[in-house]
Amino acid sequence: MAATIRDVAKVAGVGLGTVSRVLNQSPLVSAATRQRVLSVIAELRYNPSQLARTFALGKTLTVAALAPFFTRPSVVERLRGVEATLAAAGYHLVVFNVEAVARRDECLRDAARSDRADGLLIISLAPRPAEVNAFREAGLPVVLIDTFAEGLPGVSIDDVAGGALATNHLIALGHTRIAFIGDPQEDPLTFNFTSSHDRLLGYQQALAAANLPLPSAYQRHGLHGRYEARVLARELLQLPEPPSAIFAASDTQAMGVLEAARDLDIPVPQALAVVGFDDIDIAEYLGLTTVRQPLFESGARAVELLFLMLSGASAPPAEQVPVELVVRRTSAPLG
Amino acid sequence: MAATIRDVAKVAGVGLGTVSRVLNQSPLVSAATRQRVLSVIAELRYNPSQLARTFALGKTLTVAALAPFFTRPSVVERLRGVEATLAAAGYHLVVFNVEAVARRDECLRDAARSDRADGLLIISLAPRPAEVNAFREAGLPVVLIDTFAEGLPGVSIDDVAGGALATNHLIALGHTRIAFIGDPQEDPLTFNFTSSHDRLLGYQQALAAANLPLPSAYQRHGLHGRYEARVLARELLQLPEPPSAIFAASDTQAMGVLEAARDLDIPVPQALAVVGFDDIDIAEYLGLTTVRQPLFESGARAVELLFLMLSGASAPPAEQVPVELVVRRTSAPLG
DNA sequence: CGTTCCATTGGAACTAGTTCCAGCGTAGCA
DNA sequence: TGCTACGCTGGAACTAGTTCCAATGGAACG
Repeated sequence: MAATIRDVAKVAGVGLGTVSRVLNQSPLVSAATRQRVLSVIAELRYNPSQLARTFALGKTLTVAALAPFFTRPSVVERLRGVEATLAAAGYHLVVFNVEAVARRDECLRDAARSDRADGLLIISLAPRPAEVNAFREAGLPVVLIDTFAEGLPGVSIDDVAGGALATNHLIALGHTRIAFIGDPQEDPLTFNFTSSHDRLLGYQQALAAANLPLPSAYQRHGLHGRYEARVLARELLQLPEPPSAIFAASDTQAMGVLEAARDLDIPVPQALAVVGFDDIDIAEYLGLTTVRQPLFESGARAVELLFLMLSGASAPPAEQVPVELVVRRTSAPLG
Repeated sequence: MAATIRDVAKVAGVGLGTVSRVLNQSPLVSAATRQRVLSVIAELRYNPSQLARTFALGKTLTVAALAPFFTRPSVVERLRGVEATLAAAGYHLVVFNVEAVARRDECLRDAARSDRADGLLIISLAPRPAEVNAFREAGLPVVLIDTFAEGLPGVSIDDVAGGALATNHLIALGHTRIAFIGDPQEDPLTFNFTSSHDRLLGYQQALAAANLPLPSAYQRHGLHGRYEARVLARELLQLPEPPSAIFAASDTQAMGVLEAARDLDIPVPQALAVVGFDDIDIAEYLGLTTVRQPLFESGARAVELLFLMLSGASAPPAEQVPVELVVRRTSAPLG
């Protein structure tokens, strides 16, 4: 059996509290006593039970993060920011990968109920009002990343502006037939609050502002994935009057568009301009023009906000981080 | 203040043990009592403290996973397998992203000391004998993924055979000048046990078996990354007698090779064949010929082994999962 | 020498569950 | 009717820390 704090106290001939004080660097211990206790600790190879400690403290030093499809490069990069910031503060990160609606609901419910984490980060998933309420009642601090919910702090970008940024870039290049490919408009997993939706809005606003037509046939929606986007892009490119540019709501989907262009022997950017969103790692490799958002930083910042709440501050307001157009080889003036 | 099990017992007019029995589905409670307790639980909105439960049980229902650079697609895919299997069993996954030697050592030490996880998974990092010992002494079950260590169970592949598989494919296509690009031979992070090393071995064996020369200039090592591989590949391709084929120890590195070929206007596969390793998601997109290993399954299987150990079984032997050559568009008969 | 004060110390109480043993009541049986 | 057996129940003890209050002892000071 492993030694306990009581064993240490007995062997060192001191009280429980004294050992605890030594362990917690309390100044209320004389140097001599501290030395004696430390040597007994070494002698007994004592190491304090984290389990008991978290129990007594009522804190887990753990933060949970909920993400849909954590294999998506953008999500992974956000999680990296989260993990790095948590680790620096001695916190643990437990991750939940949500790939089905049932698990989404279950995870959110359990998170509110259980006390296995001191705080919760939710990535790209919007909690319902009832769920927000459950968090409040449970006193569980929550910070959102890449979504919104009434009354919850979060870190996100201005997706509307981002969508407009991409679209205006294409307009400035002389394109007039600009299509959009994004996530499904009705998604039970994300409760319909997708960044894709707002990016579509920005796209529509930019086109309207430029007095360009907005044919509904140019707006396609499909599951967030390369393959689905490839199918949608092929449909677009085989239209009687195909678009000369496609704005995809994510780099992953833009990759599908590039595949479709390859399938149909359509040269990019000569005959088709493609713009993505996120600037994931691979975008640079592919020479993809895209809208960059600070993924790592969004995770890091969200953790900072969470720490603020853990230290007793009331919920800070939702924050936005800036986006930026990165022009590469998949967009060029209309030839 | 949240209700405790004692509050429930008092209000329901039963004993502590009875409430606990109801919570744990013990059959030793009469239906009437169970009903009463359940209704009081609902009435008080009682939910049991996981913290206290964990403490009393001495189990955390949590597994820790250590991975170097968890942004690497292959690691993410393994983690997805890990998470899915853990979640199905009601376990939590806490991840540690190791990107520096200091953190590697710290994480391994802490993992052995702390009781914040019931088991540990180590991905692509070989623990030193002293560390293996610390795990044994701490009674912490450990399962390795993609590495080996004396006395620890693990899930891996036959990297030597995989390396030979890739190389023999190139030899069969008629190539005789075949180069290799892999991870550094001395890597403090992985304690020199890299899969890259064994893949190099397979490469060397295959070439030797075919009586082909093995110029050391054809074997290059650099940090695991696209950019580093691109630089190395460029060096190779600018050699007086450049290779006609390059085997990269990972798909990520193979991507760097493809970039280098593009930089130098060398057509793939006509003038240069490229073979990668892992078959990460993007490999198919790029048409990369590669050696596929079951990444998701390796994570899932490792968790199964860990559960076996948690249920009291002694450490099972290390296992190997099969690899398979996937021929795509980056390799062709020498023209 | 008595008093005050402060640094240091000891340990009971607390955190919220689980476990296990003793006890109780009733049913079954002789 | 008495005895046994068994289903159900109550609650003390336990998990291993932290916290806080009271106590102790010695120094400083009048």
